[in-house]
Amino acid sequence: MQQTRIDQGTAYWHKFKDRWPNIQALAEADLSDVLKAWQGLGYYSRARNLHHAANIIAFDLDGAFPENAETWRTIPGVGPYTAAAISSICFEEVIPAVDGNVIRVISRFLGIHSPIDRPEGRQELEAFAENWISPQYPGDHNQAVMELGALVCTPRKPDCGACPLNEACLSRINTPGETPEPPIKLGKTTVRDVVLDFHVIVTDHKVWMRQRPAPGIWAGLFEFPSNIHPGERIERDRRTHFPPEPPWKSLISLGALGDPFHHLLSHRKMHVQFWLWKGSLSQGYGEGEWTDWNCAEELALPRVLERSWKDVKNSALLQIR
DNA sequence: TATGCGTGGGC
DNA sequence: TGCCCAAGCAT
Repeated sequence: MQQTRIDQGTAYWHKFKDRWPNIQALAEADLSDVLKAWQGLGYYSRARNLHHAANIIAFDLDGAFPENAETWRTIPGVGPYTAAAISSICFEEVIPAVDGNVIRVISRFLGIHSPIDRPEGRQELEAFAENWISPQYPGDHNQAVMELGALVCTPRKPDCGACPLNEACLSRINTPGETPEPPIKLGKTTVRDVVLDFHVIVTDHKVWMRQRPAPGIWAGLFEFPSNIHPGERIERDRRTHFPPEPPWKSLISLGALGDPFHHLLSHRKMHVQFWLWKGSLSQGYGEGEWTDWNCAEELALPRVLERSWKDVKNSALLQIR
């Protein structure tokens, strides 16, 4: 659930636990099935890392989970926070787990006004966390601070009256009754406009699907062949850019689906448009393969395709006749 | 060190 | 509509 709300991830967690109840089962699963189960949750490298990690633990480590943060850090997808959280909570290692909640709690308590995404602010924060961690109950301490941040010391309008730290909290003292200024972040992610063209290549019964390469957006997920390029305007002559060569047959109007719509990512504003092409079963169209529509629905798809799938399919089947 | 990586909720 | 943020990590 890295960078993901518990509310958003909990249903997925139950689904994973039911389907793959232990590390061996997850290790032996097909990656495509894991990705399909992850569909819609985002940050899909986490699914690949989880599967990879399960294999390392099940086979390389003979099913023995690491028991300290240093070893956990060698597992793919496990960074400083996750290693510290697991090791302190499961094995009572005395190491602070610093997530977004903890950053907010400590930066407010200390009144840190230097940006917490810079070395100075970060160092100040880490130093305090190291001193603060309870040697007796490191796991409980870490969970308590995280819960404090999640339930009381919230990003907006924290409930300072309910906070056990309010007496000494510099941020509360300096800005009573308001949303505290810390944490200060410098690096704001810029949202860039990109144009995303999906090329829906169909025959009477099949559609050409490809798996997206790693690294990059939606790596490992499936899609209609696509182009992503900078900008926000759909150029009139886009069809001359794609496909680059025959054997492309003809372009068919998708009607309303031809109108671009917006799909938002944290760092991109995508202007999405579908293009429908009539293909031939005897031809290939680059990476990918001919797929039955109902089989394609079993593949892991990015949200933008999950949402538009029915409209695209219906329109394609209608137009192709 | 800076950037890429998804999606959804709240305001 | 726009912005912030969420049990961060890899490169």
